[in-house]
Amino acid sequence: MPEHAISPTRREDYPEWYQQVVRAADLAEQSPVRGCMVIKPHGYAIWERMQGILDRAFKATGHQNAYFPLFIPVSYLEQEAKHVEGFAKECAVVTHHRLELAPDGRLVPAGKLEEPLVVRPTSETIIGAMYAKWIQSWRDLPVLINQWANVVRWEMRPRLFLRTAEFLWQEGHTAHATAAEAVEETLRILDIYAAFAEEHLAMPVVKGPKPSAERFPGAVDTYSIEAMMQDGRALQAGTSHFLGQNFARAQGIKFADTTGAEAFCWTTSWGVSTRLIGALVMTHSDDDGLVLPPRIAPTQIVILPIHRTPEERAQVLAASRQLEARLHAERSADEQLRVRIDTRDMRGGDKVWQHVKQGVPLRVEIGPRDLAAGVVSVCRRDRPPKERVSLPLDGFAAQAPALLAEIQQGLFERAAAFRAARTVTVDSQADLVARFREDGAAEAGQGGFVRAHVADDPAVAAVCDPLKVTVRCIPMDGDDEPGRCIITGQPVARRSILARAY
RNA sequence: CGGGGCGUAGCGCAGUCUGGCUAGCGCGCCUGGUUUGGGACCAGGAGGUCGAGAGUUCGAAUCUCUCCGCCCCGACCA
Repeated sequence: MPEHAISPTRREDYPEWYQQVVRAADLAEQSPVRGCMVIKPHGYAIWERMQGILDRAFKATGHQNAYFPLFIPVSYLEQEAKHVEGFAKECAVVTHHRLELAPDGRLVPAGKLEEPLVVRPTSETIIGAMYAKWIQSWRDLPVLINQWANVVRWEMRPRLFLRTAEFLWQEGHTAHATAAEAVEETLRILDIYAAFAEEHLAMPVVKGPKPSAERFPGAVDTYSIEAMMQDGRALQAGTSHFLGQNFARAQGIKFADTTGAEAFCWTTSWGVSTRLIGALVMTHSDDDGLVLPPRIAPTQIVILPIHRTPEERAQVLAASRQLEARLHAERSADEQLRVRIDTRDMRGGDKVWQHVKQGVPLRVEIGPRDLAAGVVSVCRRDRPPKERVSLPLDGFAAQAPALLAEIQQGLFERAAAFRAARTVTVDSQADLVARFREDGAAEAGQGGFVRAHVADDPAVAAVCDPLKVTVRCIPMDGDDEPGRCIITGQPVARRSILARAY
């Protein structure tokens, strides 16, 4: 038997390891259409967990869900100059609406559309057009709407979950009477994203505004949460944009204020996508497959009955069901425990490894010997796969929430320690260059996050581009030590995070 | 879109340079048996238009051309 369930290991070939984990965990696979993916039940179950948690957070802050169309008239996209520039080249365009059977048996597009339709790459334009109709008075504000949808961006280099032509996401779009209120909304959502990443995904993130070059097309300010993957690269895990009045002006989103004067709204937009699943994989998984933090895991505890004879089977299954019922009565992080008994008729070893590869946080084995001793055998996914401890059956259910919480906490701490070990503060251009010169991203101590004073200036990109490094964001919760840009010498208020990114 | 690598059974591969029996191997799958606290063993079996198309040839997985897809690196991005 190989030493690990996943081959190659992270160290041997990180990108290939990622793909193998996705496959071994049965999360998704390639579709016949280039760049698209089939999200399989286990992958989709994780997405549903994410949806449920975020949706509650959005509703709790006054947002409502709605749905806007997939197709956007090309003319809508033309309204905001920078937005056009940013998205035009990656749009999928529908030009026909009918297929006809040709003599050779092929179906050919027939009815040409008057105006081509863009498959939404994001919905600012179509939603803005509706807001322009809906909003008339200050009494109509704020408008706080979210939609769960799919979007299409015709990417050149797709990668399962991380960058696909079609992906699922939520996009929030809000309109406000004042700039301050819109900025507050932008930051409120950023906080929701950061809390979600850290508390549920056990994924430490850095949050902060992006430099102008990294801004969303048409935004005044873009804020992001940035996570570090196990190869030291950064991954943007969520964004929240303060759009100022740019879209409002372009689309005529106006209202009469309390004095009766006409004013443009201040708008925001924000989103997270199925990319978070990729982030989850690359944050916690190991050379045996996926590792899921308990709070996001669709199944937190799997009970594995072990038996040979029909009598043993009956006995063990009864005990399993009883344990399941007791576990269901327990709560962890304000939710009922998610437990499954795996009674499938297959070899025990195969079954165990399947759950290892799928990242189930706790495996509980119950066999005749356990029953006789009044214990269960418990394996934790954050420990080596063969490590097992016997715990008294009686107290186990009551103990389970604490065990899950401990795993959750441990995963967060491990990720935070990893990030800390690969984050360095740098105070000269030479040190920055030295840090990224070698392409040793997988090597310990290389790559990672660099904290440095840099100005929002094209000269910075000139130095970073050859290193394949970008300024990820300017952390908001770090220290506010002012300094001078290590490249241009301009004074800057605090350090930024620089890294190679996905 | 540029550079590199690769497409042979569900997965991983050999065979391709040097064209020639019925296209192989490991894992997986199905059946039967022996097993059973661990990704087992024995026996039997199913499964492939060798990425697609065209060409050269008596004969193509193998040679030529075109196309498609995947992966890595670059430009672009959530």
